[in-house]
Amino acid sequence: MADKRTFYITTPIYYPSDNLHIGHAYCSVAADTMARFKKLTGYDVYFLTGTDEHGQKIEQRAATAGVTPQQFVDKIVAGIKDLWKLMDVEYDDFIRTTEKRHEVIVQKIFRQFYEQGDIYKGEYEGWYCTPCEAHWTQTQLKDGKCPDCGRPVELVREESYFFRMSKYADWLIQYIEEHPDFIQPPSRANEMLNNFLRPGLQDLCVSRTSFKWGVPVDFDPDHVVYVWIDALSNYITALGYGTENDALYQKFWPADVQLVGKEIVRFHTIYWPIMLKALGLPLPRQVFGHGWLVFGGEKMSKSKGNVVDPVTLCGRYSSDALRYFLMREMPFGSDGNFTNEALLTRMNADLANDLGNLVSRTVAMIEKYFDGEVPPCGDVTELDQALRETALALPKAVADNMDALQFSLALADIWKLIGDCNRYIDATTPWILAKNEADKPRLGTVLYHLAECCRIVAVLVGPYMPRTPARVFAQIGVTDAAVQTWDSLAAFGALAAGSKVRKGEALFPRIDITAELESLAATNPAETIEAPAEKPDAPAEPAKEIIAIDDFAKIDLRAAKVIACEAVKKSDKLLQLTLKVGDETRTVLSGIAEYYAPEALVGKTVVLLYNLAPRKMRGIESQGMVLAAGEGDVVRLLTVDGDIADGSEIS
RNA sequence: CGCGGGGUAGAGCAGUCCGGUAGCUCGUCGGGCUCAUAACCCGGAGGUCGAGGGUUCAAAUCCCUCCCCCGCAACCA
Repeated sequence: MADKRTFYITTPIYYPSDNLHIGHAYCSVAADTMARFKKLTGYDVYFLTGTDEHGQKIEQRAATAGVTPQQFVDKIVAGIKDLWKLMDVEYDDFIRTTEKRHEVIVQKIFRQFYEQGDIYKGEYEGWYCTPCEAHWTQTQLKDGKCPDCGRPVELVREESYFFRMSKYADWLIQYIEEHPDFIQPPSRANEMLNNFLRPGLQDLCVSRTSFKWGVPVDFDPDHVVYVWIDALSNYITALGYGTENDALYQKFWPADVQLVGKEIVRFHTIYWPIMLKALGLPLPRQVFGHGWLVFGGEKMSKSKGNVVDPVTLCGRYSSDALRYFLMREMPFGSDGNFTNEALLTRMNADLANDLGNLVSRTVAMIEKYFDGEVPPCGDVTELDQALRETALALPKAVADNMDALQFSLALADIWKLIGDCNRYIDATTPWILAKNEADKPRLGTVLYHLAECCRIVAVLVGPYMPRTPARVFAQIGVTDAAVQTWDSLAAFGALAAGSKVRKGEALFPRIDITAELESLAATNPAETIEAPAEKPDAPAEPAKEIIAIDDFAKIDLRAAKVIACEAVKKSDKLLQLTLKVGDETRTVLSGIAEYYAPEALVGKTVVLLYNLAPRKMRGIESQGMVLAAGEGDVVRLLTVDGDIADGSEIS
């Protein structure tokens, strides 16, 4: 099998500063699905994922949590691996940038760049907003002030190494123009050319001295390698590039497709190709920038409190159902809206009603009319022939769409056959054939076609829903591994007559959507408007459970009087409230600007979560959180009925 | 005039490159069927294709102008 075609696919390496949400899962599920599909169709596949564990943010997070950075990431990474296990994401390797195998090669690469003149020592000069803890370039400043908070910024200098990106810009422009498939979807290529490459590529700062949590520059120990050279090189260090044992690298590089989120397309289509060029290595065949899952039209983010937790969803439904939804609902290149309702609707319509019920009725009829044995196939009518043709054309259609990373269309193709089967049942009316002994051979032929189509669908659906094929095979009596393969789809009729069917439990039980939505809403705390204090090492958000009075006692609620209120600059949603709480004054930010005019709040007595950890937003520290009730477009602050002294405890 | 994406039935989307009966899924209404997971099958209603102008025998599609939403703008799937 030495000449088996290879296929190398990667996800980004995720940043373990927090638990992952459904958006990360989306990308990994796509990569896993693709990897499984290529394996099914005979490729020698290598699927890499991992984590990018260095940097200032993790250093800070760890310090806040009172652990070492390594301890911090170890914990998050364990959670990530659990998540992939839960979602049947089966990678061949999981690389962590803190691993020795990675770090030594990063140092080697860095040194090589330096020695060949691609990296030079210079001085990073930029603007820094202390309250926001953010670096800004000259062009980003608004009227010379911080674009986020509008406050003055200070000029900072730091000795840094720079990568001479400018040297390779012309080459890259030409490469992108000559390889239209390199950046997908094509609109992303235009974006890169217009925004970054044609205006002139700036040299990239590739080292830092302001933090320590990174790969040390071995010839200049004050510096650590700054993100890009460290992170991007994972795709080759994981294969053993630059080591004695680089068999995997030789076998699999260049990658066939590298999946990335649209926000990091730039790094993967500009810096990464240039790094590879400087190393004298071939470029990946394709970088695909997929869209984002947005929730109710808004970008998902921890601070908006609208993250969707895949662990919760997998717990309530099957990972297969969730995977199906992710791959089916939206075209891979564009943003998609994630809503619980859409998820449940898909599960009922496509999985329960169409697929599940098809298998169910097929098996039920074989049990009822043929004692549970798949009947032999007799003469083939036009109706049968049409169904066969659909089934036989399917593998190629699916493969074509998969090669274009059109998961959604590939699934639509498969569901076309499922729909045809359900119509076929109506057209052939097996329950009428069953009434007449003379029609028994015809009835057998019909049911054989249905069972065979169930088999075909089961094979095709495997990459998207890894657990489903075995369940279908068990019901329609397929035990022979040879009829569970891609090749077995080349001809119609691989299913052996006489197979013993067995009706099991419903493949995908129907869900009462109304009831389920209510239950989910209770689980997923209604978008608390305020950003909750982040607890990096907290486990995935659990369902709300019954608590004891002691638990409630941990919450310190106070009546507070609004003595001033103004809109926060550069923010559409935040109001800055100044609250009087007894003899104390507090500043609290609240995301209610869309619902309240600032002046309308002054004088009101509101309910303050008093012992919430402070949290900085837009450069301003919010010392607590005001409570509000809200759903959709209506949000109302909680106030106190009648007069009460501010500072009063609420219990 | 920074860059990109988008605005098509109640909802979510396809169609736009290459002009020719406006399509899919969900919902809704009516009918059919009884093998099946209240499922499945058939049919109907529902659209001034964001607005205005232009080209054309013909425009969702091509050209011009404008409005609105979202993202990016050198941290972030």
